[in-house]
Amino acid sequence: MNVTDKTIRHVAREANVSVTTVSRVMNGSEKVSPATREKVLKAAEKLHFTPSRTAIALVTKRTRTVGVVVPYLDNSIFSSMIHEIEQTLSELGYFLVIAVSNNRIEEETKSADRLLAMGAEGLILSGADHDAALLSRLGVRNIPVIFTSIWNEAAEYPTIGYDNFGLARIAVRHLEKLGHRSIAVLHGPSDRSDRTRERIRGLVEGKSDRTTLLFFEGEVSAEAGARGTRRALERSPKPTAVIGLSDIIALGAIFEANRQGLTLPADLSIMGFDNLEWSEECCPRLTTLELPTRRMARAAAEAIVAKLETDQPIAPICFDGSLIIRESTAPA
Amino acid sequence: MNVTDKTIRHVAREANVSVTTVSRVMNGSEKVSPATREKVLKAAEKLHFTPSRTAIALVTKRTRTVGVVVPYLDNSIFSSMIHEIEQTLSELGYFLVIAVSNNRIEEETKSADRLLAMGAEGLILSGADHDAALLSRLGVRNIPVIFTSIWNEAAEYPTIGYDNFGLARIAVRHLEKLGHRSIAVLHGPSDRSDRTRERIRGLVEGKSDRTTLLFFEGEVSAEAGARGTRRALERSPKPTAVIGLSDIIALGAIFEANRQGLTLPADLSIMGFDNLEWSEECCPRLTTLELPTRRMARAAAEAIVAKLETDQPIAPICFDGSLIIRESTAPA
DNA sequence: CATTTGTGTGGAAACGTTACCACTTGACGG
DNA sequence: CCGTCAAGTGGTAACGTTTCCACACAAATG
Repeated sequence: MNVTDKTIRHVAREANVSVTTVSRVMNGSEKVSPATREKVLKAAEKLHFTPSRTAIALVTKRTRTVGVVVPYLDNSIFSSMIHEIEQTLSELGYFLVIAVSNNRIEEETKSADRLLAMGAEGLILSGADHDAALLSRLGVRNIPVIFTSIWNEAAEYPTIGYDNFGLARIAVRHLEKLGHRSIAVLHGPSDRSDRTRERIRGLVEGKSDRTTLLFFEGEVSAEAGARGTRRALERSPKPTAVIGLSDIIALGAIFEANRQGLTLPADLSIMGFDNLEWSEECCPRLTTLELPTRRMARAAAEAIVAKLETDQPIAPICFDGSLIIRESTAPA
Repeated sequence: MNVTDKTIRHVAREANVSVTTVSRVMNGSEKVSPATREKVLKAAEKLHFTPSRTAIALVTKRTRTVGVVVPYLDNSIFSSMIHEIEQTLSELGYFLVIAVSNNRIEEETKSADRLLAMGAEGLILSGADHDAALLSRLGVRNIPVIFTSIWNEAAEYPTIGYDNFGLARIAVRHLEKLGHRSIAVLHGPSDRSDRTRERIRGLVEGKSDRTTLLFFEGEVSAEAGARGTRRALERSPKPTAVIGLSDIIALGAIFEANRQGLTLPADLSIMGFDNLEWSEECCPRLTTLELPTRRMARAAAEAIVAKLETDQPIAPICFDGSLIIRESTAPA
């Protein structure tokens, strides 16, 4: 990689052994006498030898790299997911390459191909909804894939995630128990995200017949949350509760409610989804659904490495999330 | 990389030409007759041939990969910076690998080494404050490095960023012009971030003698912002303004002020730093300093590629930020 | 004592490209 | 008609590892 870089051959000469032997001690493997091992280690040290990952990759046909593509990076649980994956991978001696898709199928496809081109041996994707051509390409190349942030046993690839449907149902029931019968739902682009669709389905199927849901679609941003809230409050009768299918959307709702002079949660209950870092600090503190992001991330990373190392099949896992009741929801 | 992967040799045989010729057409370079080119392209297509990046890297000693390590990913301008760098790099035919340091020198050092191990040929770091051993390692290996998010002509490596000092001075003067004389400053760990130190210095040196600054240090989070605000409001006389050296800190301040029943901005002016996506949507809309993140990111990516390609020296650049006055600041 | 079994070591062929050099054409100018 | 040149093409040695195979030698076995 560099002018000053030494190769295994330099080390071999320095230690007066064969390249084979150097290779052996560098890999800690095989039978090498302690004396020889010591000699080699000393020589390597002296020459500042670093094995060429490129050469290793070429001959072993292994890059020890996994790719993950997430819909967003900012204001989302995905950044903590990435962090956990990176940590796990690193512990296992693997590398991580990432890309963001902005929740767009075409961008995701492009990103995934890019990650593959970078040498990713396995892919962790979000949701189960992907470009068919991409999936078939992954299939023929026999690339291990895991779908995360979702739970769907019928998906083309194993899912390691959580039950968006069930969680959303918990959310709507919480609101119903408080007496809310007219609820505004603020969500991101549903056609681009099966996670969102699942949540919406959970809301719809989880609610009782007496409850009315009003849907407002926008981006996953505070701005969209504010706008959705504005539109919701123009309706009559006004909804008594708002649920943002992302905390950042809920935050926008809080901003807008504040701006309209409402008293929270008395005038309007607001719920989020994600339990982001600031959610607890919010005013009012945000009632939300905690997602098992870290556990999920770790499990996914471990599973894909296991698949890569020993080719053992990836077992789908569904982690539990939980309702966190705080101050932003109150009786209707 | 895969069982089904074809090599350049397969293509050569299929097209009935030499590997050299295939190589030439794959690189679009050199003289190849249109007929031959066509033949080769067709063969490559037919065999689903993808050149092995690993092999190319081995022989060319080029990975076309640059690494960037950022202090944080979430709630920060860094995620948009990453996004812009990735885009630029991608346009230039380069790859990006990233790591996050949590603003810790040791973690940054580990991350940087990891990125190097992954094959990064150049590094983009945040701030100018880094582990001396790392820097010397980069020096001997002759790795191009750019420091971003800061402006410091005296730094060991070229800086492409903005003037934290000057921007902070603008901030404090804005508050002074509104009549604020007692200002609470909420900031992240200053010993771990020269960007923060620069901002603090800008505040201190920019203020007039009649103004008092109260400093509260914490993490870069809403929670820390809230706590700092709480402590600040216990002082007497109470500060009439709060400036968070990150928008997320300012957000925490807003939450806490709301919680204490203050009317914003009448009872307390609040300023941020970053102009994150939700800052405009905030209630009250947040007065903050907009940072030239995207321009900076693009410039850094372009500069490091130029350095890698043609070895032309990296010219330091200082981009302008700007004060965005919104509703969260008012006369004292 | 002859044979087998380990144990430690080295030689050299891959891995999939690029890049240097050499070669074959046919065209062109003198 | 010969020499020169350019365009197009191919042969092959790298690049830095791993891994298969072979081998030397000592210890254990019959």
